[in-house]
Amino acid sequence: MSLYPHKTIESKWQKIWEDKKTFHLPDKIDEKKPKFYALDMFPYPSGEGLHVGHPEGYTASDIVSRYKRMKGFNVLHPIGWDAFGLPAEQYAIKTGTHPKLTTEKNISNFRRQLKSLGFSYDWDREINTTDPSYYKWTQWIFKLLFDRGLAYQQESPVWWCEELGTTLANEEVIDGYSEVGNFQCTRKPLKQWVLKITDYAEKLLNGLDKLDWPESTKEMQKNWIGKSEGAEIYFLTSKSEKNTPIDIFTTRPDTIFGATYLVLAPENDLVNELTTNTKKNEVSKYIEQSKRKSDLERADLQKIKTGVFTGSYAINPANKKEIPIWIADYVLAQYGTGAIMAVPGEDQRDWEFAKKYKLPITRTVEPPEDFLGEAYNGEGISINSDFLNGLNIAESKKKIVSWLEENNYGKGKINYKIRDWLFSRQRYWGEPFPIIYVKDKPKILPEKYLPVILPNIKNFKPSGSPEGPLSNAKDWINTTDPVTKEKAMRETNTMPQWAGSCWYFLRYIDPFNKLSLVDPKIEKYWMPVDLYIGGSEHAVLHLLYARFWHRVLYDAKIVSTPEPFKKLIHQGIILGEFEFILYINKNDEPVSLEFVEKNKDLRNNDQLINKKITSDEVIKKGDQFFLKSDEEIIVESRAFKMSKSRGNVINPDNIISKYGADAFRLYEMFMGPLEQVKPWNTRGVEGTFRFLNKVWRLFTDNGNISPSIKKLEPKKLQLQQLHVTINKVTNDLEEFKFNTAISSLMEFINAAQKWDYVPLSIAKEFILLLSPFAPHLCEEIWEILGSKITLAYEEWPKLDATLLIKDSVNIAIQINGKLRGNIEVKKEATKEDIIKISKANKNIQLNLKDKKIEKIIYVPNRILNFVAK
RNA sequence: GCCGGGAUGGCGAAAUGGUAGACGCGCCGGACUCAAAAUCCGGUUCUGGCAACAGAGUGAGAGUUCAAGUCUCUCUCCCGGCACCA
Repeated sequence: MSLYPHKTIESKWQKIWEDKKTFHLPDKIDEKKPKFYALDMFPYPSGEGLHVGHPEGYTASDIVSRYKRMKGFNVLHPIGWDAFGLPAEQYAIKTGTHPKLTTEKNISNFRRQLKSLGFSYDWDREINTTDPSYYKWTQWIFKLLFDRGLAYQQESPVWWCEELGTTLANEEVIDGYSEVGNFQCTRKPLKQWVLKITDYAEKLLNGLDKLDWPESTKEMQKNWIGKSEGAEIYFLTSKSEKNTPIDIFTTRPDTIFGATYLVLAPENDLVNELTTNTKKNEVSKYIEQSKRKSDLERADLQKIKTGVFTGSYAINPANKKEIPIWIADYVLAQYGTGAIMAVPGEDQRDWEFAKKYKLPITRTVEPPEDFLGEAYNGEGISINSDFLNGLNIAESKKKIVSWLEENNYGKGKINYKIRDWLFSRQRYWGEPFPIIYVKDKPKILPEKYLPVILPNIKNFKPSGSPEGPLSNAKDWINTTDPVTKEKAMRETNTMPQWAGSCWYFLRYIDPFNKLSLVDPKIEKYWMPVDLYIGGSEHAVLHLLYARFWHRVLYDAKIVSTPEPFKKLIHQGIILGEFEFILYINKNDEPVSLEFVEKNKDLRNNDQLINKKITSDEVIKKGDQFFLKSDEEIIVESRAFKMSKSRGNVINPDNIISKYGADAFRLYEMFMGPLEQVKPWNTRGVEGTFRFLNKVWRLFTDNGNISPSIKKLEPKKLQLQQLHVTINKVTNDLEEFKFNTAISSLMEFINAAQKWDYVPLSIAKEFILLLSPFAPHLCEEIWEILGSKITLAYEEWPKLDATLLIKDSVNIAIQINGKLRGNIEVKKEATKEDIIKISKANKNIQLNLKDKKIEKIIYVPNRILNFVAK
């Protein structure tokens, strides 16, 4: 029996969809119809091409889009390219190829691959962040931010990556190494563009509540914003010349009576003033030391706290006691005021520091009697705290804050962890800023001079300075102020890659608008995005930045919704195939997994070799796999992240050419829940491919309609089977449970295969149900079944709920909750009927022997449980 | 350390508190074939039994319930994130 001709079918329908613009959404749509905006996180077109992870989310959104069209929605389902970015530029540095060329080449490969998967994108809305007609509006939004006072320049220590030749935002640096490329970074004081995302901290935090997003992502954003409520308290210094008060921030103002010393971050501006002459040497030495420590070291050494006494004292405003002022790098300069009041009785860090330097410790909250720890930060009653004594924490806080405010010693304050967003990069391949410098003063260009076009250059090498490669483009840099005609210089930094992706979903709505970013009328119809699918690696960066920009656009009345993405789903990553790994030492002897750590033998530190073995060579005992030939040896069994170095990367092109896009799409959705991390298994694709072949054989015969399809009235059983499937597939699609939807389609085919014929009407409805998942095959069969071209806008099969009710039901009979038998009864059967029938059952009788029935529980259509002793 | 999510056959998984393992992969047996592939039919959680059936079983332990993979508590391990944020 031959396999179905997926290659011919798929290229035929891809061509028809393209030629007929099947999925093109016209500019004028019937706005009375409901809308559905299904958005994918647009890809960065890398040189590697798609990997199997990309199509996972894209297939899901495509299935939903196709389903919604059939449900009568106007569906906006666009795609584009996030094409500015580092890899193309680094490739340019290496080879001299202009990033524009690399980008174009990569895009056409990505486009080819996406088209080969049969996604129903409206290709006429394709956008590209590197296109001047696109980035004109990215610049325009920057201008908006600038005009609203949300973009400013600041000279401050920023992360500088020598290897990449650029600064990076805090969130792009992990433990002192760049997220891209993993290069070491250092802090450098530089003048940079910064966006005031902190002004929006509260709005961004509150906005999360209403979003239908994964809880984990909302939580991550909350933590990132890091709101904490407390107080700012001013401590007057004693024996200091100027007597500038020290501002500290605390979330526990109620513990002020236990503040036995103050600590300033080494970077705090007051350090100099506070250091007494005798302490100058020691202090400057300490500051030098902590400057030299990278953040990585500071984090590594987090348990061992160091510090130095300034020689000065402050007055605790609550008890008027004189307390010493210290400097320590466990206090962060960037958070709060860069200074704290230390309450060692209530804070573990302060406790450790106080112990080390023998500073006094006073408890201000009564710990429970059995408390054995050091600092106590639990609930309790205030002690040693004068007028706060006897109050609980919440009451104490309230009372002390009003006391501080009355006496001008401080005030209630809310602090956020989030810092302003470092927005400039010393790169070439990014959006130029619409900024010129006239007499060294930055000036924003008026709208009519946008876009500022990225000049063509030949030398992409980082200049090693904050100027960036654009500083080589002398003709471009030297310009005149178009308004005053004065001599001017252009900004040589460019925007970070996040810029273009902060608002691209708005441009899809109105991609060719020359007059505005988006026409408000159309924007109002389409926004917000109804379904946004993309990886969880963007949980804070992209998703927070995009929300920030959107919120600013909302405040500026450019867009109609405060939040851009109503529902968000993260597809789980697809790992490589499941592997069994045997570790072997240099004598070629197997080493059991229990002795292995990081490819080394824990017993003698020998380097070990990985050897892939097959499932035939292992045996499972308990929850571990052992070597069959030596059952003492535990074998590692797991799936690894796909990576070039591991050699377990699956290329979708190969899968598609062997099994077709439909089988590929179906498999990716059948693997398991969309959100879940799951290992790839090429055998699984064979399974979905087999299923599609079954469908093909059942419905067609040599490219014609199969003789087993008959224009006859369907039998009741056939209709029931169909409607069970309609019900399941529809419900599952509404809940994005693609895997179980596919199971029920398979169950239908398994049943239909056993029928003596398939009524044409049923065949057609089934094809419609399958079509969002396997669109090419279904279009072909739809045509063969004699219907007009394209089923993309056919009405989704309607459920007849009366057909879900079966004539007879299977009842499980339990005795004390244990299954003892099954009976089949008419659906009208009463509890009494069922009890009678079950009591007649041999096995039930046997199990009820010598027992007294105490209670009978009946769950209609499901279970009868005898409770007996 | 803190936050979030998990743990179910050889594997991916399914299961409104109500028959655990649907569907698929793999494997075993059979049919077709000169043979193989493809296809079709049957079986497949483990243990005992020819079978009927019985016992055990959803990471571990306790609890609630007529009934727990599902609810509650304690613990272990895995994945993701954050981490001196006062």
